[in-house]
Amino acid sequence: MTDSGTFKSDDFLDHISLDCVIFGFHNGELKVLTLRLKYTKEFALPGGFLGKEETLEDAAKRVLQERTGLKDIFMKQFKVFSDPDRSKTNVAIQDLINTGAHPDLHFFEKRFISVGFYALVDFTKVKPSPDFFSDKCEWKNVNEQAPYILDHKKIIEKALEVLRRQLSYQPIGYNLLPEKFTMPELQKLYETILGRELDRRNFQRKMLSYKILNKLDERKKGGAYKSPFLYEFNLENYQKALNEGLSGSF
Amino acid sequence: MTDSGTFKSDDFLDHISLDCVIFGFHNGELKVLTLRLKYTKEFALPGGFLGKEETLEDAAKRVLQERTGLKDIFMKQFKVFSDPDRSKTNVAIQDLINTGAHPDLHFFEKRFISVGFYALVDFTKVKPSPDFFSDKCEWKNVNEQAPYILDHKKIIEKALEVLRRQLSYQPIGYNLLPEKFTMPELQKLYETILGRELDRRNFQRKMLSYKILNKLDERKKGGAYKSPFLYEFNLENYQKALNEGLSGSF
DNA sequence: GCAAAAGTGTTAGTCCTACACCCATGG
DNA sequence: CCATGGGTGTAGGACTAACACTTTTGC
Repeated sequence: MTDSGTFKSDDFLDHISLDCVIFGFHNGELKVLTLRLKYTKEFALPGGFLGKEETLEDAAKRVLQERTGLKDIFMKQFKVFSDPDRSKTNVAIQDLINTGAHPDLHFFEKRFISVGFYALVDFTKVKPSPDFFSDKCEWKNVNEQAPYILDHKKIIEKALEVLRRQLSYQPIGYNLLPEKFTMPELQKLYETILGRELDRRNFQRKMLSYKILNKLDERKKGGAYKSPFLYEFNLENYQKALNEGLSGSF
Repeated sequence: MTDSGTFKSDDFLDHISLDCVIFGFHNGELKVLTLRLKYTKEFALPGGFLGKEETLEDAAKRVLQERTGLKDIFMKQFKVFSDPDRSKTNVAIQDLINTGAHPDLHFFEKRFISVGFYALVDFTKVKPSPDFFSDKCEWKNVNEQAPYILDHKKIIEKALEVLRRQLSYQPIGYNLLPEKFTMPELQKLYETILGRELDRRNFQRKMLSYKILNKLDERKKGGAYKSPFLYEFNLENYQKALNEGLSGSF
């Protein structure tokens, strides 16, 4: 599947696809990038097929770049979805196929296993662009009950579950926040992912203890009340923390 | 691939395989079940292909049962290995294929992605049996530097890494130990997986605090010196701990 | 000056670590 | 009766959770 609108199945491996749960953070909400299919107006995760000469990671990178315009995105494989009936659950697409009007859709009938990736991106930098099958590419709140195709809703839920677990022993935020951010913003991100509130003071202490933040001599202007300091990630230590893991837990 | 010695590729999906890292515990050593290939005498992980109408989990269950004779094994997907060159790294097999003497081997030339599973089994209950391509099925110490095909050595290392991490927030042991076991045995298991020694007294306290053990009114006989108590897992709480996770960390 | 948000501090409790001591068994 | 290994207890330190106080800013 390419952006040019053709689908040359010779370039890809049959039966193997991947789906990306692309998380972004905006207005205190955790968002997921979705596509709306032209034909059924249902929603789907950005995905694609594995090229004959690429790794899954390369394929995911490709999909990610095509939908968001970004390179060098943090992403991670988290589960393979291989239920043989996963492609058969969708009545709307099946009906469409049966009309015979859309030959492009025929490969949806095949059985696919799909490798789930999740990715973390800076919401403000993403330029969402739809693929060949969709007419819209848009952010949705992660909890929104939209009509998703196949098992995509389940894939999102699983990704969120893994992301939450990840939070306990890996730093998160570098890819989800702008370069400069305030401590309350970072906290809000954590609270949103975890789905519960955290103590402001303990959060700050713990975060600082990780040594992955640089405090800037700058405060966030324009906001009301006392202006918070700005921080940036200390990339060297951040990277080290990614590899070695963090001690604390949320 | 079946035990009867035929390989009907129509029954399986192309390009998708799975490999199982089957861990067992014996004589204070962490072992991995391996196969020795008939042709090259190299070692391989038990694996197979995904059937057209089964989930990866079912396929792994099938492989596991065929090699060990056991059902209901604890297992988990941990990573997909998708390097396009992963099937090309093996010179020995390539040489054999080039001779043309073993047509069975031809599908090794294809590109496969392989889903890695790890499984935990009771060493004493396993009856290792080789598959069609191998002449021997045997346990090897997880650290033994044997000539493994393809990236199988890397798959084992990755599985061990994941297992270690798992140890911090999931109970382990039910599938690796006999029904009744002593605290020192359980500790030895943990030490072996983690690759370092633990304090005997703290270990006992922590384990008991998880409430996943039933202390039996019975002591291990025959051993020297003071005879230790026997324990069994409290399956109800064990299951709960599997789902909800443990607090402590090693 | 008051309300709201942010920065800094304190304290109690819990958990982890590192030991010390006693008990049972085989030789 | 001593060496070895197993069972139980305890003190110190680190980390966490809960909460108080002060500072800054907009109205």
